[in-house]
Amino acid sequence: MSNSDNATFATRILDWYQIHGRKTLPWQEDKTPYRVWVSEIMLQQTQVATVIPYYQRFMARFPDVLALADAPIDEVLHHWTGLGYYARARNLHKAAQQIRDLHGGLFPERLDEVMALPGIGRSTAGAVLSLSLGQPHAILDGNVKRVLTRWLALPGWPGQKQVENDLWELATRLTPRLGVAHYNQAMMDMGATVCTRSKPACDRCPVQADCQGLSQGNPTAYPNSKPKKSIPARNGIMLIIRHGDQLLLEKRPPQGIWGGLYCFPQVESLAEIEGRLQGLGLDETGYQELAGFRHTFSHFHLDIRPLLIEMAAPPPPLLMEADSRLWYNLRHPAEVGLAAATARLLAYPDLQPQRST
DNA sequence: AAACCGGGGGC
DNA sequence: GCCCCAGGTTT
Repeated sequence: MSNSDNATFATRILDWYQIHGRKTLPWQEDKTPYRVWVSEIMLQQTQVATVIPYYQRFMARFPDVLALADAPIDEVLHHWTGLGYYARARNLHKAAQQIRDLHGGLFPERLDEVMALPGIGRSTAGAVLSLSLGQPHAILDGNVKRVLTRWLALPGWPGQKQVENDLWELATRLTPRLGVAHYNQAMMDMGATVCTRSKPACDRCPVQADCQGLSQGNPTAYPNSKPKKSIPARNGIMLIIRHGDQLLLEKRPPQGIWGGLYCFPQVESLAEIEGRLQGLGLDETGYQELAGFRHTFSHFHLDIRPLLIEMAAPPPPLLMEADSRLWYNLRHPAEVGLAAATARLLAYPDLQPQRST
């Protein structure tokens, strides 16, 4: 009976590691928690080949956790230049200082203590302690998630709480207590070199014999992709305040949507209208609802309800003393930036200038 | 341009 | 505690 048919999952992974796993990367020599930690943080964001020279320079300058903790942050960032994600370098530095100040300069060796350090979550903590010290913790990075979801054809996508919980439980159950360092390294290597995102080499996979994703015919369906971000919808009531040919526009604050562009005064609910008009120095009057439409941003829909409010009396003369407001004259349009939705409303037939005479 | 990704952080 | 995003790169 062939080994690949009914040996345990871990056994097959470990056998594969003996032949195909990487064993001579810089952070695989002298495997201290500190050295493994730095490598894991770098590898979260960058491929192995790119990381190697950065890692070697970093280790030459900051050979241990105290050297890192005592270094100026600017120098740490300098050694990170080109890797990007500088928040991770800052967390690395901050964590080193916590180790210096709270752990006597010795890298903590309990999972909860390691997870308490900035920039280290459950997976990274498990990787550091298993790879460097052989502690039997599971890991669950993107590579492991891909291998496991394909092997069992697990529905759902990482990010769903239930899926995350199931994957952690599965990873924990499959992780062997003996040989955990090689097993975890092998799972990451598998994901990086065999069970890849778009072109998995299933013919070279040690668990192909009982891979559910493969037997279903398309392992790349796993992990299921997150459905097109069903973006939320918000409501926006646009107050089209008209006096003759003039319409009141407001300049939006510089940050946020439509930053610095001119828009109609906007409220979220009908109840806010009266207060808003008073804030503008106008009296409440009736309104006429115009046809609404949906305007879509990258991260939400805005369902727009335009309300036409006619000012019978002339507006207070210096309503626009705040330079953030302006009476937009339809016959002599000001040259200002208009949000797309504003421009669309300005083109409504109901709002076109009345023929004089 | 869209997916990706462990962890941070906002709510 | 849950959900969403930041931050660059890969596909």
